[in-house]
Amino acid sequence: MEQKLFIYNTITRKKEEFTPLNPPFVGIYVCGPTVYGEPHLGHARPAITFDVLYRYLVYRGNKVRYVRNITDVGHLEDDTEQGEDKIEKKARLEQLEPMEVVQFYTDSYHASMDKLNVHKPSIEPRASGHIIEQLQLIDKIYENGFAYEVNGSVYFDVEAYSKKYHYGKLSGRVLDDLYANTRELDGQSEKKNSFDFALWKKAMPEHIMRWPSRWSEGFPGWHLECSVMSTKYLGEEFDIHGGGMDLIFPHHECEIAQSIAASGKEAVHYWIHNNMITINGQKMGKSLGNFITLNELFSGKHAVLTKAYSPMTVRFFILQAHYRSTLDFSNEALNAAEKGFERLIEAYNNIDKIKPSETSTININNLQTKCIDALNDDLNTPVVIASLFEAVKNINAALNGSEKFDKESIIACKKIFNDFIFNVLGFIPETSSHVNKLLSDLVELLLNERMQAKKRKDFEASDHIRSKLVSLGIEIKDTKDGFEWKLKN
RNA sequence: GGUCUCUUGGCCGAGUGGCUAGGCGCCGGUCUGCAAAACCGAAGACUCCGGUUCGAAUCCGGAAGAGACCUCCA
Repeated sequence: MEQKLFIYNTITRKKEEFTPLNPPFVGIYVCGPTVYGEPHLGHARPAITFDVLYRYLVYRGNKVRYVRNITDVGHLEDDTEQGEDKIEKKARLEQLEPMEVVQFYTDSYHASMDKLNVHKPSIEPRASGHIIEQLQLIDKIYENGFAYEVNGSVYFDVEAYSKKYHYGKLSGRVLDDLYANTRELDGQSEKKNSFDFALWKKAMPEHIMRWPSRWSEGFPGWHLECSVMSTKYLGEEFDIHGGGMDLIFPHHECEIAQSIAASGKEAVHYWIHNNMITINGQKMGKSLGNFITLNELFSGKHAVLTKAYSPMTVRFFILQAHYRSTLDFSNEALNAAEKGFERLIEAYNNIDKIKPSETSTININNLQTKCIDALNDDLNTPVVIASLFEAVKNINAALNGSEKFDKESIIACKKIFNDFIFNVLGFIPETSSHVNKLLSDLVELLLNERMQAKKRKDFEASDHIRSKLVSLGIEIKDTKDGFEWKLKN
């Protein structure tokens, strides 16, 4: 595995060769969910994208520490005094303790991630568990002169920072434009400039989530937790920081500013951002209310869904697009993914049925090279999948006898499929719904009756059995010497 | 309004200055008592207008359309 891995670094806007700071170790930090709502299709994208990156790095022999946080502190809706903590709002709505809400949605997120076969991160830190560290970081930034205190709240002084450093380097934002463009906010802001951001907010009396500090009883600002938790577990400098593109500004921009303001060092070497999932060409998002939760997707219970889609279908759907492109949701696209995934797995299962020949008409090593090249080119999973489908053709051709595999090729093919489909892309074969013995015996009984009917050319009876079974959701395949069947999911 | 991105066949989606992406669908075929399933095969594309080039869907400029960020958001 000598080939170089190139990934697109948002901060340089170029594909760059990936070189870990301390090979073979690699540190990755990915922004996880804010757990105040059901995980939706949008959450699946970064989870799966970075899961594949993690898996591929491991495949390449790296030792990866993967940190993905849970944001459970809740942040201000906006910077005005009327701003309301999201988690608190939800808690009041549902008459629950904030941490009860957090727990519920964290569990839900974990359950969905497990279904999608997303690896658990090595560390999953919570913002609420790192208040002390966040306060320490505020102190450092304050001591270094890049923060100011007003009425018990502490704000990051972007103007002071930008005199010494470049604020906006990640998002391409220009401070002068920010002066001109920031929205007018209601009320008297405590901030010197509208683009300053909160490091610590004094809690209003009704604010439930609060912690004591030298500044006030309050809670940390939104960008702080990631700066703190990433450096705590990965070091002051680490390899990769990932997340959705919508986090580039202000979230990640502010993280950079905080790290540099505190330590003078740029913490992150490679910034990687996945694009959004759209629905009817529009971003799927909480605020637009056009999102589909993962549970709805898995169960088919949502107005826009014509049916349920399995977790692996969703995973396949996501990986069939490049992570930096927008991906448009539609039933048609999901159905295509479902069919395609089935075909891929079917071919994998059929590799064992190939009868080895003396010689091989297939060069299977090309396949591995293609897959690796594609992944090395900024994690191009759609090309990996396309390459695997070329192999699917070869496998089917071998079963028909129009191509030949020798013994080594069969073994190699199986290994490549294993490596890429399961280990790197992270699919798991989905065993069709659990079938118990009784059901199985009953179906076979009926199908045997049908076979008898066919033998005596009583097609009326055989077709009757078939149509009844099909209408019950049983898929029947007639074969040369009998039948096969399975439950339609 | 500012910054940025995108526009590929019926749908979803890769990609490269000249060489088939791939999946699904549709059509045709094999199989079948008929179907279904499976497999095979074919058709079909690069928003528009200029420019650079021997040659551009791919590079440059312009137009139109769409989207993202600028506010919590994966």
